[in-house]
Amino acid sequence: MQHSPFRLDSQIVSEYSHSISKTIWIALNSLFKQDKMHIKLKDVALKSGYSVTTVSRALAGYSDVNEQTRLHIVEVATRLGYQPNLVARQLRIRRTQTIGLIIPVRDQSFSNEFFTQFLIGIGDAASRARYDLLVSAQAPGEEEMSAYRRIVSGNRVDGIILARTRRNDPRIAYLRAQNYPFVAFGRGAPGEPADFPFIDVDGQAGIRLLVEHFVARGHRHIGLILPPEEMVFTVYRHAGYRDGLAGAGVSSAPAGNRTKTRNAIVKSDVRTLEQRTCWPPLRRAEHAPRRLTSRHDGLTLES
Amino acid sequence: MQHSPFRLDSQIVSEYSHSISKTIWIALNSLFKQDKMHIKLKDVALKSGYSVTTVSRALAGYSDVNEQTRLHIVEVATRLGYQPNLVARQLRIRRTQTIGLIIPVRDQSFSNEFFTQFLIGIGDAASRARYDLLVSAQAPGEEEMSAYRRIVSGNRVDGIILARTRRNDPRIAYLRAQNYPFVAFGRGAPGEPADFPFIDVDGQAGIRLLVEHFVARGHRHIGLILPPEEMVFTVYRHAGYRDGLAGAGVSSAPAGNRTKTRNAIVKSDVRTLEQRTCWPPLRRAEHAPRRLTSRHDGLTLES
DNA sequence: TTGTAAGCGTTATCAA
DNA sequence: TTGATAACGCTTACAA
Repeated sequence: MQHSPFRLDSQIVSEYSHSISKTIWIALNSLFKQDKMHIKLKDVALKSGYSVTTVSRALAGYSDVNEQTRLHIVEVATRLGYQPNLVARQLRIRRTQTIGLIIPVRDQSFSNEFFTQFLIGIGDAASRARYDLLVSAQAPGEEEMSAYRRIVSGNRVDGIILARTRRNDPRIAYLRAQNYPFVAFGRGAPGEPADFPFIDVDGQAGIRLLVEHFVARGHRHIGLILPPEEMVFTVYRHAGYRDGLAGAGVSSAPAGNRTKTRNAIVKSDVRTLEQRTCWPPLRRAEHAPRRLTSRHDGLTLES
Repeated sequence: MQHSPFRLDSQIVSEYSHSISKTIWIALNSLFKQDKMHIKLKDVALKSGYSVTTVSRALAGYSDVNEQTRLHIVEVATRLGYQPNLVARQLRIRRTQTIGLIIPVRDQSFSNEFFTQFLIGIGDAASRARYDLLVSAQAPGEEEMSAYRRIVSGNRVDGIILARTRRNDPRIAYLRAQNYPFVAFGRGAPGEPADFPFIDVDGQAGIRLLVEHFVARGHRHIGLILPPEEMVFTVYRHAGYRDGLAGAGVSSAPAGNRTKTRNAIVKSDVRTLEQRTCWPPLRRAEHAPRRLTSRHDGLTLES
């Protein structure tokens, strides 16, 4: 390894980012005090000569307001630069139009590209429905649970997305006990109750296919690198691995004999996307399953 | 390249994640309706026999409430599992205790590890102060601007963090026009006004050091891979590159002759972290600069 | 078609 | 040390 003062390692990046973000937070903190004067419904009402009620309904596009009136009110509102105070609206309609996502963090990192994409995907779907995303990144443990508690009981979000189910997941237990709307990405561990809303891919079948692929090419020593067994998908992947080996009459490789199959693992998930499981069952049209076909030298999703 | 049905590429990961997240959103959407019955201040007041006012103050830890009373109220509140409705509080105190972070997305990805770490870092600092993070990932453009507008004018956040300043940045122009609290990570482009709050590293010095390092080792053809010039830090890095070459009496490499220096670039930022710039100036103690020293074969930050 | 008034769950003011 | 009462800015019965 070349000794260079410029070499990069992930710890450096981590400390760098943390240092920067900490400084930014401090700087931002000192700016909060400002009291922003905002145009409110009342102001529009005063300027336009109508009541707050009418203005509210005109802007909301209700049909029971005169077209002339509506145009006038809209004109005044845009001229004044009116924007509704969402917090007030939230309080009134008892919906926050926000969903919570608490990303499980390991080793100061999301550990892979997945959560990045996941975040973008969820954010995208949400913002189409004018929903916002409340994000928190927490390592599994007490801090994480209190993040859940705060968000849930503080009524900050309408629902929560829970990623990477764990064995005897305390988060699921909590959300169920609170009867709080949530959807998990990942099913329950074998033997545990599975009657909560979730989406999952069939990682067991995926890994089995993968092992069969290697076996078909003549390999007999096939290793598998797995994340901690605490995570449920690990259990299923492991099972798929044993399925594949057993089916081929091959015994498990000794512990020391490992192949790095990380990429293939994710890819195998993709391969089995079609066999996606969820509960409660969604109508097929709703969750828009995609067919998988071979294209180029990889698999591609088709709608 | 080996043709395997299990090969992974980033487009697959992207479509995979999007498919999953879309399904999750749909599933979650169908659960929103539920009306969660929550314990409120009034309930605690009724059970404890005190008024809403007193309960509120007891729970907030005000000094003007009898110790006996406080203990009793706290006891009742915890027994009932009371948690304040944060939205109501937000409306009343006119603070959302939330900060906004709109991550600029390119090519369906954050493009590097940085934003991941950044997100964790900010989230960490924020949650210590009981702040939450409203995150949106948007590609530069109109959608991005409307995300800013919605968040800003809807009063959803107390302040915004703006990452990766661009030349003639419309986001900065907007936030300044609205007089909205924000801090940028990245300074203004050369020649542009720089009187907005920002934090930045000295990328120009960093790249210069890097070039000098190569030159000292006898290299004469040194290339530099740069992100689009639209981003301000690119401009400074480019300048640092020219500085380094000019100082060594070496002319720029022809366009075709490139070395991949991505990692080194980030590392050079770390190296110059100490020369961090910001405006308005923070007191030294506040932004807790860290000294850089050589450790192992890389640079490490020390507090 | 429009307006009055109540209320969402807090915190803050002021009087008791 | 406590409690009425009035906001915060919006939506929505209900009445006019």
